[in-house]
Amino acid sequence: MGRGERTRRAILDAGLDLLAQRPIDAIPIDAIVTAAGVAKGSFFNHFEDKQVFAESVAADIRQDLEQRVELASRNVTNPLERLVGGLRIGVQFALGSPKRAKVMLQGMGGGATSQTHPLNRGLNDDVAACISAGLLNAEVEATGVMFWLGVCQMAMVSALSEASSRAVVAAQVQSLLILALRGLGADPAHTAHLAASVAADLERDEDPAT
Amino acid sequence: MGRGERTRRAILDAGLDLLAQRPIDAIPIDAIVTAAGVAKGSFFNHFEDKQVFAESVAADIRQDLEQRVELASRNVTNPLERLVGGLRIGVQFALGSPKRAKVMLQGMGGGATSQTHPLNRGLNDDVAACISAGLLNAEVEATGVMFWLGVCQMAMVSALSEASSRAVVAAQVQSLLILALRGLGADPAHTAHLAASVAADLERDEDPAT
DNA sequence: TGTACATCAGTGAACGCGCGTTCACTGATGTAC
DNA sequence: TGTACATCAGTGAACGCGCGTTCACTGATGTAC
Repeated sequence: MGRGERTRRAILDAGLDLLAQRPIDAIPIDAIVTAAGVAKGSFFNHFEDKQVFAESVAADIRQDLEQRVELASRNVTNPLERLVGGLRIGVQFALGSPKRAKVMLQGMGGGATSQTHPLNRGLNDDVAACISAGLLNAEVEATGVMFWLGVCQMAMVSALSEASSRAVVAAQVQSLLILALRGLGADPAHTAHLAASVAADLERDEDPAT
Repeated sequence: MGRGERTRRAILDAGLDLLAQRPIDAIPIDAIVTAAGVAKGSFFNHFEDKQVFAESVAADIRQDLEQRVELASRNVTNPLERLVGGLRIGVQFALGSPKRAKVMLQGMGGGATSQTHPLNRGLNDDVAACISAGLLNAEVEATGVMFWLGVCQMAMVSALSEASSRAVVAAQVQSLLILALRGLGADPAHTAHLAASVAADLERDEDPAT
């Protein structure tokens, strides 16, 4: 990592810390560069303006999460397991990088239904594949993607709520998964197994893909 | 409505319009008072500062929604119908006052799990009542409230997504309700009936309480 | 390996304007008699 | 109903500072020979 890249990272990281606490418009650039330990001018060497900076932080987070999801679902072929695996990654992301998760969720502001988003793209495919494979009830076609996205968001929010041990989060996610998969019409035995295995992964903080 | 009250309302309403588009920190007070058609000084006659103003707008919206929910569920005793009625009110709120709904959802920023909130208070009671009455599966106790809150949010977000006719929203909410209630373990026949009746109410934009 | 030069990133003082907040004044509304 | 006075809300010019953005300069890194 060269000098420029290092400075850029320091500014992005400092911005992340602050963005986890308050919105971009409430953060002076002075606060960012002070936290990053660089001169004010450096900020404008790397980012055209404040707005571009905020988008860069968001893009950085998205890229991080997408990479994790891609890596984890690379060798999973069962589409229902891919869906559930995506949710697990989201929760692990929230547990392991709470600031990033917080900024991402804030940025979605109530509803992230951007169909163009690569994450949602895969989601669409997986839900469709679940239906063709008979893993989910066909009637979920219309709202299934939105519903699942909302469930993932709920899971991440509950993982971010302070004063929750890893075990509590695992248990909450497990029962949330049972509710959600039952709602989608998945096989009860398969559902119970998937939910339990996700909960176990979360408690161990182990990524089964590695 | 006296002179003072009228001015206050004009400022609140103008602020609402602008808050539906961008966050409070990105809105100059000049923009608010210009839109409201009052002098800048009047702003500070009614609100201590900008921060207090933003909270007043939020409180105003909350109060509005709470009142609607209270009114609609006043004569409904079946707790499951109370829950579903609350969701319907939320969607009608989003359809009828999209700006207010948008600002409210933005303000919740990813997760509104404030247990102290009066709306959530009633939710807690209703879910518990559903379980005692055997209307919902007992295992939902842990996550049922969070889940239902998330479902309400999804329904409102989908109602706010532009380029959706009232009929499309009604259909989406209907299938969302079926997913959600099945997940919670409600009786399938009762579920189908409730979902269909909510969809019908939404298409007619009729509040059955009136 | 050493020297000279070019390029690229870092620095922080300086600028200036946008915007939150104040305040002395004006006009409207309400009350007493 | 009319007049005098008190109170309360509205007004907008003025203030001043916080903060985004610029820029001339410095120091570091990379390259040519």
